[in-house]
Amino acid sequence: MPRPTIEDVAARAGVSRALVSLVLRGSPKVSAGRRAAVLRAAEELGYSPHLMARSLASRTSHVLGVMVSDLHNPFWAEVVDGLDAGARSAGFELVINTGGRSPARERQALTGLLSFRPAGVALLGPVLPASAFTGASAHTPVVLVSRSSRVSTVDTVNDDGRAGSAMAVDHLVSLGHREIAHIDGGNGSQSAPRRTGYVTAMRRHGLTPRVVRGEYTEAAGAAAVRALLSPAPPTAVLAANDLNAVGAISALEEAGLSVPGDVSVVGYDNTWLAALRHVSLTTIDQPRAEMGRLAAEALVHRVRGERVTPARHLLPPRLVVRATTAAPRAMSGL
Amino acid sequence: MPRPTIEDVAARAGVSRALVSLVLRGSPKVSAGRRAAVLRAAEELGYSPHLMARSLASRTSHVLGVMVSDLHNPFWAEVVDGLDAGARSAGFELVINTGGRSPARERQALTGLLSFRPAGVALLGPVLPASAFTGASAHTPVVLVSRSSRVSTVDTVNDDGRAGSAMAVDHLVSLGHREIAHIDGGNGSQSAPRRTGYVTAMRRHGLTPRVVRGEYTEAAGAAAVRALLSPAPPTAVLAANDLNAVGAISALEEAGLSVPGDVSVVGYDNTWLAALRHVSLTTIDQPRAEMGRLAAEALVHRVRGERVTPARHLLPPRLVVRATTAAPRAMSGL
DNA sequence: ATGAAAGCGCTAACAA
DNA sequence: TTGTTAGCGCTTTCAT
Repeated sequence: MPRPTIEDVAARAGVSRALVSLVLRGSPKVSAGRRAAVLRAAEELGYSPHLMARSLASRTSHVLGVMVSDLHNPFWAEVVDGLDAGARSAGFELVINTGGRSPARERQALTGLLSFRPAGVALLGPVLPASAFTGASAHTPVVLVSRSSRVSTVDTVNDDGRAGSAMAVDHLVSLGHREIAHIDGGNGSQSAPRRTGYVTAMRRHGLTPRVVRGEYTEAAGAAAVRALLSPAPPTAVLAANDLNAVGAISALEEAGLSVPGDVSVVGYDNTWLAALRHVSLTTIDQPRAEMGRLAAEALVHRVRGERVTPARHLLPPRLVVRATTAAPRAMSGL
Repeated sequence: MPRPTIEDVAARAGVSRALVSLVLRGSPKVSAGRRAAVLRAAEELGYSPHLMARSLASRTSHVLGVMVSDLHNPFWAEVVDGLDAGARSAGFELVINTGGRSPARERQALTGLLSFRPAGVALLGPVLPASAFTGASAHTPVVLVSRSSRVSTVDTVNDDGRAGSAMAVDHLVSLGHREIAHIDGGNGSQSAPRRTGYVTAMRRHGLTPRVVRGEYTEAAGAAAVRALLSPAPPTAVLAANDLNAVGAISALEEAGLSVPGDVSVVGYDNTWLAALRHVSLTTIDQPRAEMGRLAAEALVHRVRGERVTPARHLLPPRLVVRATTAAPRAMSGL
């Protein structure tokens, strides 16, 4: 048994399709009697409008497509919260897709999203090549979160990764560390600026950078630490993100090194994982909900044609000191 | 500039709309020459079909709607992985929505999903009243994950929560515990069977159940522990889920109690959070990916009309012993 | 205030 | 093998 259509409602209420349409969209130019009849008929039939037929006919859409690169990383859940709030308050609805941190899968996800002809698309931490979304941005507003772009039809929302890494380095240096290693995010989104920020800050302090390639996962954090163990472990590690940091901590402890006693560890993101009292990770906070909200806003502005120049949000990160950083052993013994 | 339509492609390739449609859907009854021309035109225009116009015309859908109750709980990300794999291999695509653990929001999410007229809908850990989805299930196949239902038009995929809780209790009892408390999941999905399993197992061992109301969050775990501290803390706690367990552990440690030295803690779900070496939580494993796969399969079977009887998957949970459980202090002193 | 008619992008008979 | 025609469920002029 197919779902009831507007035609069914019209028939039951004894009016025309057009009238039902008006009532459903709250037009004031409908008599109270007819309005009541239509609403009752709709109610009785359990009618709910076919959103896509509607947007096909009206040539408009109130759907924002969201591609999440990695549903497992709590960071994105928190960004989605902000996006959801922003979209909702502007009368838009979210449709989410996931990319599994693979360019090919992300491409599919984006195509899938676009096939709904959404009003706009947000790509959260995409790793796909820029060409994949610049084309789309000609027809549909696109906003990138945690990834930069110079394409003028694409908006971006990022934290200042260079500044964030520098804050972490400065914090560690001020504690007395001089051997500070960095596990990077490989070809993950935003890993380049964070790496640059780290290297620059190290040089500024007259220290030698030591970067080991990683990924935004726990396993990569653990693997990277094993690589760092020889010839001699650093006294501090700036991880790619919180997840990565937790993996690094585990591997350090497995190797018989205590955190922060022997090695200090700093994460990045400040997700709930870092805040777990049991983890208490010193980390760099990104304003996650705010980033989501700004992404929604950027899209909505483009949709409404209120802006044609690219939005380039670069938000200031913030150091959050918790329990995984301390003065190096040699220093504390002084 | 609007996106190109099938009409644009047809014009550019010098053929009719219908022919383009045939080519795009891989019909064999098209000459090689025309096919090439059409594909080239589509390529040049960057054309991608309007999925909703397609499903409107064909009266079919290859979209599965997914309502995730809580995007922050890693459990669901792992279920979605399975769902995605299952859907993909059957030629379906996922559209995800989130409910924020609130009945009202979930209702909106479900309505939003249904307005796309998906082939089927999966509700992951819904807390909304059954009436909200029984109506929908008359028109659209519905599968519930981590929530039971007796409605014959609704399929369900659950782990055996009673058995899972019993396993946890048995494990703790075998270690020598007698004062075992349970933090429940409040009105969260599946909290009832887990609680029943706990109470039944406790009675079977001649022990007195002690249940404190909770929720599937870290904060609730911490709050529940504070309530458990007086008059005297138990020697073991079965938490509502992994997230909850981690909160409980933090609160215990804050109160000066060590885990598992003073108090043993068992989680539920076996998400990556529990597996983090830094957490090493003893927990009850649910086959998350498998549950997602089964949910997708249930939907696909209904869509294809291959089954009209309700699917009732009840999967066996499994005890995973890690580092948060040990014999109680009094025993180990013997 | 209400209805008739056209059309959104596409598929599915049916013709040719 | 290809084109023509009639919708799918809805909105939107344009009349009335």
